[in-house]
Amino acid sequence: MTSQISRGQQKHRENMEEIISLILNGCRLAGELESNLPNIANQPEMIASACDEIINSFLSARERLRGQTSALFYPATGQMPFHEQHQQPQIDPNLQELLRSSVTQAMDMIQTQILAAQRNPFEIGDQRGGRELRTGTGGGEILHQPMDVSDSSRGSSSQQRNRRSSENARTVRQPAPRIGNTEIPPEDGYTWRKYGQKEILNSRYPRSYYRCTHQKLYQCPAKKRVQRLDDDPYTFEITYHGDHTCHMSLTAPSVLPSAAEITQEMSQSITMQPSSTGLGRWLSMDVAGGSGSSSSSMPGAGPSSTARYDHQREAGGDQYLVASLADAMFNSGSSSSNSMEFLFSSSLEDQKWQPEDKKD
DNA sequence: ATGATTTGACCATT
DNA sequence: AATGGTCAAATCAT
Repeated sequence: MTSQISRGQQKHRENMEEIISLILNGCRLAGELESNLPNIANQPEMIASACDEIINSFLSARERLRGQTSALFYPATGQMPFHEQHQQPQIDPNLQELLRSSVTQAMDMIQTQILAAQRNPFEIGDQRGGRELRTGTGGGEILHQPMDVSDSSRGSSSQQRNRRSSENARTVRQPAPRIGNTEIPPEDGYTWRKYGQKEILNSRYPRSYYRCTHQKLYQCPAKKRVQRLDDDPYTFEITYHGDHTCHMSLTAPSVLPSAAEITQEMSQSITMQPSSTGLGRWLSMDVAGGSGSSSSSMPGAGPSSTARYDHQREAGGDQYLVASLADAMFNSGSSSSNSMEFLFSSSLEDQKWQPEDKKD
């Protein structure tokens, strides 16, 4: 069959997709707030922010369902039941929403990772290309089975290099974006190009293979594998291989801090500002005073056409982080295209992941 | 037209 | 032989 969908349908579909995302987002936020309450009990501002997020998510969904797509954030009717009225007149409402989403996501990352770090070290540094074996319902534990790959001197076919080379392999987990396309792994600041997808034994979801977009131009060897967890499809397990060399020529650090590091720093900066609403602060700092950190505006030189991180860390850790996150999240948001399949098929949990019914 | 994604085939490793 | 990782042609998106 020709799977051609008319533009109108696609528009509508995308709109519904966003609405559903908003609703799911709200549900999830509520659940997370519940489970994270003990951790942030001493941070009323944070709790308030979380509440706002939940409310706003549902409000946005409702407004959109009623066709008021223009009222993205606070409805013009003034039905804003919470006290949060720090108006920031210079910020576009649309931008506000985007930023809110980013905050939400950031919070999610922080909280999820803080929680995870309490039980397990979050970042699993497996030096060899470890193979993860998961036991269906092990409670989300990964069993890394380091295997001896030291030989790597075998066929040496001209086509395929030894893929189990002992490059650095870092595995992290990240929550799926709840805004936009939840199929797409969260942005990590680099641009990736997908080069493969594979069904994995004993996994419900396929594994996706990405390489750095600049591999061709700059011989950047960085790769990543992305796998949705069986027992928590909202969490990605991402394994990075190789370091980026694509932006060596820039002022940017050659290697970004890992997601876990970023989150760690962020959580620190938040806990260190008990009263001054951590989340809101970084945003207003970054947006209102956006002159300082130019996150993605740069002359098109070298890999910069798509490379994004030219921040100078020394300028101010917080700004760096904010810019990174905002940038990353803007990106993931904009690249959403078709997540309906996931959203809908999540109810058909028994089946394996199928992007869409396959043409016969 | 160009670049990204999809997907079946190929290959290395176990 | 089974499995996972990569290639590359076809397809899609911009």
